[in-house]
This record gives sequence, structure tokens and C-alpha cells, in this order.
Amino acid sequence: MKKYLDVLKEVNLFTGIEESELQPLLSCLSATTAHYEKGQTVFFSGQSIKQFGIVLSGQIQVVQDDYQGNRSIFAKIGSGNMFGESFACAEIKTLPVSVITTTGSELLFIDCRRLAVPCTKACSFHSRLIQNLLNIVSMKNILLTQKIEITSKRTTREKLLAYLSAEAKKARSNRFNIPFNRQELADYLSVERSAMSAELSKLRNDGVLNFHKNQFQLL
Amino acid sequence: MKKYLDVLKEVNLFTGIEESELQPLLSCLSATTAHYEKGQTVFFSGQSIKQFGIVLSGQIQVVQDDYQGNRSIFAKIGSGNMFGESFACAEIKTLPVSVITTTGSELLFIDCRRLAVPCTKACSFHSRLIQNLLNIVSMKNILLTQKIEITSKRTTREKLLAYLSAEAKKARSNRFNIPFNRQELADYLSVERSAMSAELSKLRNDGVLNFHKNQFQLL
DNA sequence: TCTCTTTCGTTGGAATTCCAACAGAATTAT
DNA sequence: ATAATTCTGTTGGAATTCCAACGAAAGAGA
Repeated sequence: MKKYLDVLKEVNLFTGIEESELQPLLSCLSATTAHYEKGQTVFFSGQSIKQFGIVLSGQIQVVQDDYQGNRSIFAKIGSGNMFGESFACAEIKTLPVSVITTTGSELLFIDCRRLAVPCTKACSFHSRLIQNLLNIVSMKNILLTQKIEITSKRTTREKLLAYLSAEAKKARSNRFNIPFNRQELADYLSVERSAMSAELSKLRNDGVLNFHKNQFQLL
Repeated sequence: MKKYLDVLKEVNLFTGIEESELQPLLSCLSATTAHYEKGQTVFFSGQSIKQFGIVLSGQIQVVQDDYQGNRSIFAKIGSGNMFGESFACAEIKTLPVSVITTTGSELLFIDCRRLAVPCTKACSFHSRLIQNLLNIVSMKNILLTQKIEITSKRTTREKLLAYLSAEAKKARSNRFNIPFNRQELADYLSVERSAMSAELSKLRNDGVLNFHKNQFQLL
């Protein structure tokens, strides 16, 4: 666990927690780690979860597949970030999404109830963690609201522009990289890959943007 | 404020709070009420909010309008429910949505920071409220995820079926009422109203469902 | 370096949505 | 009760997306 302390101290769940408190905290919470290979399913759609995860290394995606084989990507989550926290907190009976690894990954798992309920040791950090968790879940809601802004656009062109504008704003530059390949971007925008490529080419020909692989520039 | 105690004690923010504690709690939090007429804007897109609202009576919608005049409805919220809590908790600088009343409404406003930070009186309910708020924000997260499930479908037919199936599940019956008129339903599903009506007619002719106004039955 | 696999962009046809316009039904206001 | 307004469903054409197929470019593995 020590090898990941550098990662963990940057996790916003632990904001305001002294570095020296991290190890006892994780012990108190019975946190566990697990290694996953690329392409493995961490949480299956339909299951009930009580633990959420933190990505120590690697990358995961939150996805939903329909019966026709269309995949929707809800989010891509990298090192130092959390996943599944809302479902674990709400104690939902059937997870509506799956969580899969897109690279080999080390993941940390924490039981939500143990975090939220003060233990017999009356550890002082429980209330700090709950405050932090409230802030994190609120921020996730804002990200989901932004995703709805994108998926509720009527045309592929509008979805692309909404997404790329948001990425530019996040990068504070009109030159930025996106974290998806073409198929993943199409799945994130819920459109068809080849039609999206055609639309990207049109946008370039119209002088709206330039791109090369995952590098984009808004003009 | 007394007239709404019956409503307030059912609000899940106050779960586990004694009815006798409600009035002092609201005083401690400097909660305020306001009356809005139908069609008024409660929160404007772009503003920064520190307070969230509780609907005492009436109904509000969370919406987003684009420059072409297309409206997306994110949610419709009625009596006894909260709105804006994720944005207030996260202290976001620019609200990405607007909140408007669809009927005359009485709304209660609570400052998120006052709720989350124990006051000088060391009132005991702050930690209970934060636990409740975490649960509520998590549940909102799940509702947003369910909305993305709908808006990420590729066809109007699929969006309708996804939405109506979810409403049936919520009603625990294949006969149920939906809370929208046709234009509102189209805005909620992010599709065009007349095309959606045509698709509803097709679904009825295909023997998939029956409907009359806002009454639906899945076959 | 070569071979195999994956990714990306293009294309044309089928499917679907959007849009404007309209008429009739339902609702609201007088 | 009547008039005005709003809501709903229909229609046809334009616009757009999906889809399958394909070839070229890029990347990975031997």
C-alpha cells in the first residue's frame, strides 16, 4: 500500500487528511486493493455494490451496452480518481452500468458504510471524509449534467462541438488532446463512428477545427 | 412556515430529524421561503448559487435552452423534493441550467454551507443532515445516469421505450401516467415533438402500447 | 524489416429525424 | 355557451444518421 501513498494523498476524498493519518485511516476502513488486467470487468451491470473504487494506477471506463451491441461510455476515469461512489452510497440494488478496465490497473476499494459511520474508535476523520464525499458526488453530478448537455444535442455536429468546446474550456486552450480513440469518442457521444468521422472531416473542411488523431484545435 | 411543516417532515433531507427539531433547525439555517408565479425563473443559467431549494408547493423544471430555441428538460420536481443541491454543494461558478416554475410555487431556500458547517451552537443535527444530503445527492446521480441512458439511445423509438419502461417500473404497473405534455416529453427526450407523436402512433399501431393524453399502458 | 491487426476516413443507400404547415380535439377564458 | 388558445397527430420533403463495406494509414508483434 505504501507505494501508492503518493497517489492517495492527491485523491480529493482525502483532502484535509494528514499524510500520517492515511495509513491508519485505510486500516480503519479495511480498504483493499486488487490488480486487474486490461479489459476486465470490475463491476457488472445488475449487481449491488457497497464499495466504491479509487484508481491507483491505470484507467477504467463506466459503460453501458444495449442488446444491439451499442456501447455508451459514461465516463473514463484515471489515476487518483474515484468510481462507483454514488451507487455505493445510495445502496442501489442493481447497478445500471458496468465498470471495465481499459488498461492494466491497480484499484483500491472502500466500503461506503464503513466510511460514513463512525467506528468504535471514534476516529476523527469520518466527518471530514463525509464532507469530502459530498463534494465529490456533487461534482460528479455536475459532470453528468454536462454529459446530458452533450447527449441531448440533436445532431452529431452539435454533439461534437459541445464536447470539443467543453474539452477546450477544461484545457484552457483551443489546442488540446482528447482521451478517446474514434470508436470511444463515438460511444461517448452516442453516435455512429463512421458518420462522426465524416462530420469531423466536414468541420475541418469548413474551417471550424483541425485534428490529427487525438490532438484537436478549435479555430 | 408552520403551514408547511407537514410537507417538510416528509422531505428526505430531514429524515431522522424529530418533528420538534424542524423549526429550530430551519431558524439555525436561516432558511427562507419565497412565492413564485408560474413561468418564473428561480435560478438563471450562468449564475453562481450557494443555496438549494425545496419545493413546498407547486412544481419546477430544470431546463437548458440552446441558441436555436430548443429546450432540454433535465428534470421536473414537485412538492417535497429538492433542487440545485449539487450545484450549491459544489459551489460551481456558473450554473449550466435554469430552474423555472411550471405552476405557482412556494419554495424554501437553504444555504448549503450553513447546513454543512457546525454552527457555534454545536447543534446535533448537522451531521445527520450531511448524511442525508450525501444520500440525496447520490440518488440524484443515479437519476442523472438514468436520464443519460435515455438520451444516449440512437432513435426516437428507443428513447420513448426506454423512458416509458422506466416509468412503468417506477409505477410498478404497466398502466401509468406520465408527468409531461407532448412538448415537454419531447423536450425531456431531446427529440422533435411531431416526430415523437408519429412514433407514438406507430408504437400503438404495432401493438406495443396504448395511450390517451398522459395515460400510458405497455402491452 | 515484414506481417498482421487495428484504426480511421470515405462512400452510397436505407432508415430515421427534423421541420413547417395544417386540421381537429381539447382546454381555457370570457 | 362561445370564442380564443393550446395541444395533438398527420403529412411530405429536406436534412441527417446509421450501416456495411472498403481501402489506406498507423501500430503492434515477430
